[in-house]
Amino acid sequence: MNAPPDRPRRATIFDVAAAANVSRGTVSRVLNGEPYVSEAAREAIEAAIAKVGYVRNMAARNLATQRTRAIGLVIHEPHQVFLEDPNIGAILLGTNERLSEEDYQLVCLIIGSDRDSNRVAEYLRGGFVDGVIVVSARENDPISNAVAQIGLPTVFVGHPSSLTDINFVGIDNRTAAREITQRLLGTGRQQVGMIAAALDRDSGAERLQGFQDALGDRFDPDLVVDFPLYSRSSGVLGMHELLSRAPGIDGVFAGNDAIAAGALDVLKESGRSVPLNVGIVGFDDSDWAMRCTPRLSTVRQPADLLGREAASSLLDLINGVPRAAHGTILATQIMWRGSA
Amino acid sequence: MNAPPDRPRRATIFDVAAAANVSRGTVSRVLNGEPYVSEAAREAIEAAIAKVGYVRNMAARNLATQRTRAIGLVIHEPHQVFLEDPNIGAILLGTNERLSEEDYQLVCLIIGSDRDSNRVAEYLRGGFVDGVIVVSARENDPISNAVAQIGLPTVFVGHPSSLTDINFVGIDNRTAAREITQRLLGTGRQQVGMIAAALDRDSGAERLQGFQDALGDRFDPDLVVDFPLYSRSSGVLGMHELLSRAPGIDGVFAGNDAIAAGALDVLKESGRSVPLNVGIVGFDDSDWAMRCTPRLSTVRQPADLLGREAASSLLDLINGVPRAAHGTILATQIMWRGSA
DNA sequence: TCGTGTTCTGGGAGCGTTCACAGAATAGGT
DNA sequence: ACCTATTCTGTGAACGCTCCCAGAACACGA
Repeated sequence: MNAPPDRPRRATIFDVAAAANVSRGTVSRVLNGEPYVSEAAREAIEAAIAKVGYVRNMAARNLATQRTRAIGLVIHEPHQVFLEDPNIGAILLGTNERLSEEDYQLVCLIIGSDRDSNRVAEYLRGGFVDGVIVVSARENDPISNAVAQIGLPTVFVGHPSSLTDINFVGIDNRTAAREITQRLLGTGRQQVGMIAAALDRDSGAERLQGFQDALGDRFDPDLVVDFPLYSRSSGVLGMHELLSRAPGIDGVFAGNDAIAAGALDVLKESGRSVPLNVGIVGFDDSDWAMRCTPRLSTVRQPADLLGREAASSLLDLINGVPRAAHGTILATQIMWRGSA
Repeated sequence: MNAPPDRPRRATIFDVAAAANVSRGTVSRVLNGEPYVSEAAREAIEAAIAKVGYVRNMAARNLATQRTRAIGLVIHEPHQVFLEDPNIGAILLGTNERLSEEDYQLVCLIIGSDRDSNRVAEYLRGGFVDGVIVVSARENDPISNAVAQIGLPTVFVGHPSSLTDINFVGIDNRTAAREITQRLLGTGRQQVGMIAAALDRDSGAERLQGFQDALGDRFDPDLVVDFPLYSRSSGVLGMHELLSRAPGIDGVFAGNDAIAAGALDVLKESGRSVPLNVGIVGFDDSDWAMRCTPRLSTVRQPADLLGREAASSLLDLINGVPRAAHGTILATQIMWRGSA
């Protein structure tokens, strides 16, 4: 009885060198596309690689070079929202696309629990990646702080205000919120409220500020409710609450489109017409916006570009390319549709 | 002028050993929780670790141990669907949760282009992970074939029929599709069609088969349309097409909920009432289902469990734990609601 | 006191690369 | 013919860890 033939030892650079009758050094040079290799040697080595079925062992390479050509993308989201938030997906794809162009591998690290949080920090410290992108960080988020301390090149998508002197890309939530609220006011609404969410994140807090900016003296804290999550159910609960506080409300700024969708349903159920009796605007321009009746007026946020830009910044950071600013703000766009 | 103080050399196991006045061997034993270390040594080492700020270099560890305690999750989805498909997210979270329990790190690898495909294959070959989970593979998908050839322990979520002798977890799409179609027929529908999608995937093809099984003799190929993507717009286009082919159609089985939602909107626009004039059923029990009016009858697929189960199988595979079957089928559940 | 386990420790060898340096071969100019 | 650049090649020394073996230290009973 034989022992099971333990996975056969993988070919190493030595095997290639032997098969091609050259030294490891030369093989390494070919592998890395360096100059100063004769045509004959190159061909022999390429043939040998194919023959012995060689593939680089990355762990060894990483150890020797001290870099991995991989980037970590840390996503910290509670279950529910991860599934609902279209921005995360778009950011992810944008990042992946940009990194792909430079032949960097994107590695997504999902944090669902505190345990994950520690393991991810460990992973990042462990030298598996050359840099990190952190999305949707909360204020005083342990992982953000950990990441900031690891000393790896890091870019945040969004700007947790508890961290200073970091690299980030984002949008100007405050200005965008102010503008769309002003526009809503421009339709002649008299009593305008907000269903805010995620005030522990920069996006949440800034949108509320923008709302307040737009209202100025007319701002009434009683017409603001807030919830932890950007979710449809926050919209449902929030709208009920607002209606009970102010039955005559005729304008609502929702923290995002999912919230707006929930609020919209409640308004309809209550017999109010949108946009006739109540105007409502959202944020994100996610697919919720087009799925509602009437379609949602909202702020379009260039999520895929955020991802691309984050990747570009990070690559510059890693390669020591100097950058003027360490923060990048991308433009948003108001999508004015039928809901207000 | 000094050169910029190149990131200071990280502490190694040697530094710890020196600081604690022991040898590397002993430090390594403490690091790995091995027995045969005196209490005094352990304490000294732990203090030294804290003092010099040591963290393990994983690349070195991987090289020495030939394992990484990381698992790759390969997601191959066209842009749009990645964002819409809730199953992917749920599978991802389920997998992450299970791996987290065993202190394995999940690494998501997104494939958007052929270039990505090659890079990911390279990454997997490079020894970055101990095993792979492949989701939503297409038939004759290059990445699936590549993965199958790499020789890494692999589990597929879903079962591409072009690959034999693989490990997989999945649901019985065919039976589930047959059952929900039968139920739809049970409401007395006379002319039932299907908007199929993704026939190049096991899920797509099997759902169509199940539909056909249910109809038996009454199956009419003219009442089936198919699209490449599981998306709302497939539903819109498909429903238009079906209506033009058979204005009297009174039942529709949609390949998934997003399709059903699109179809539903078209039916309503055309002045038909659901479920009065036309009954419609979907698949997946995604959040689309509850968002529609009326709510969608659909098949609930335990996506998070699929993820967990895939992770468990893979861990067993890696650890050489024998398994009875190499395929696992999880149960689905019909969610009967108002749409039929 | 001596043996005989048992617990603990140190250090050599190896994992598969890259890097730097030295030396060989070749080419090109006097 | 010789000298000098230039191109090419081989090799030892890292990189930071684990594994394993040999041996030291200790405990305990005869």
